Amino acid sequence: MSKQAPGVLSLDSGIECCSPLVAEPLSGSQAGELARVFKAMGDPVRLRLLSLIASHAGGEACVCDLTDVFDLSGPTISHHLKVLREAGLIAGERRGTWVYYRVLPDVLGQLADVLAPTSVRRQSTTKAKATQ
Amino acid sequence: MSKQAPGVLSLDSGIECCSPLVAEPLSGSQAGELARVFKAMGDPVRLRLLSLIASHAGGEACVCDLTDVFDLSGPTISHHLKVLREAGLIAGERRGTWVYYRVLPDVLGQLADVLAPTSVRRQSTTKAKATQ
DNA sequence: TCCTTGCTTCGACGACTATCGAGACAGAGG
DNA sequence: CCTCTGTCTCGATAGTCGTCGAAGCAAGGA
Repeated sequence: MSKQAPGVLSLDSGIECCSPLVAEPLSGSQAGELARVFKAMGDPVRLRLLSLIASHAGGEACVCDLTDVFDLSGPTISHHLKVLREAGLIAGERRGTWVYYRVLPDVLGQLADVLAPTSVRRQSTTKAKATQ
Repeated sequence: MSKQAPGVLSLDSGIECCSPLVAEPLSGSQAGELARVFKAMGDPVRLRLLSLIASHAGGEACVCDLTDVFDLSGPTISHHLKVLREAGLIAGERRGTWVYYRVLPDVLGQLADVLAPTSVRRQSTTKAKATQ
């Protein structure tokens, strides 16, 4: 149960495409929304979970695969998955005996755009090719 | 004092340009480095501070400007600035009576690239509007 | 020199978090 | 029906975090 809200990130609250951090001061609510997501990613275990899920073949991973990677109890992994779920980063679906998690589409891209809009990033990251 | 290390983020540990979260599982140390930065950004006050500094005219802001924005004590603002500093996101410099903070260059861009490499981002963001 | 202002450090306190073991729930298979 | 396996929830505990007031430094001006 809980809130596997659609687009939890903030699409609703106006962050989406045009509010890069560096262009203008974040509003209180924007900061609150974003902070919730970054806080969820502010743990090594959760970051690895996210990466494991995102990079897994087929775009989704079974909890059983994830548990083996860490020296942590099942409940702990389950807890971290719940945090990622409630932050709107992943979604889980039960199929038969196993539960599969996948990364929600676009969320990471939108976060990246808030940190540094695409155009800006192209020059600062790859300052050699002045495309675009 | 402290560790205003050069390139704290992780340039050293191999994250920099070619390890997007979604391409392959993060190593333990990569996750640790990244988590430190995301954890620093996982607080609304710190995100707004970061945004205020980044978007301020001249690329830097005096602490006195930042303090007025929040209903928080001076020591608390100072504490948050210290967290951002130790995460390698900002740097402070005293000039006369005032201390000015600025966002370290490229850090946000590199973070963005870890979340979603530039090329991928262009398409996923474009169709974000169609989703939901 | 002393005083004032700006910022940081220190010490403390309440709130939150990561982790665990025990137990509950959901399917699959006998 | 029962049992086994995979996952989640609950309750407890140790540790971390955000916040404050008090005190300390640093710089500029009487």
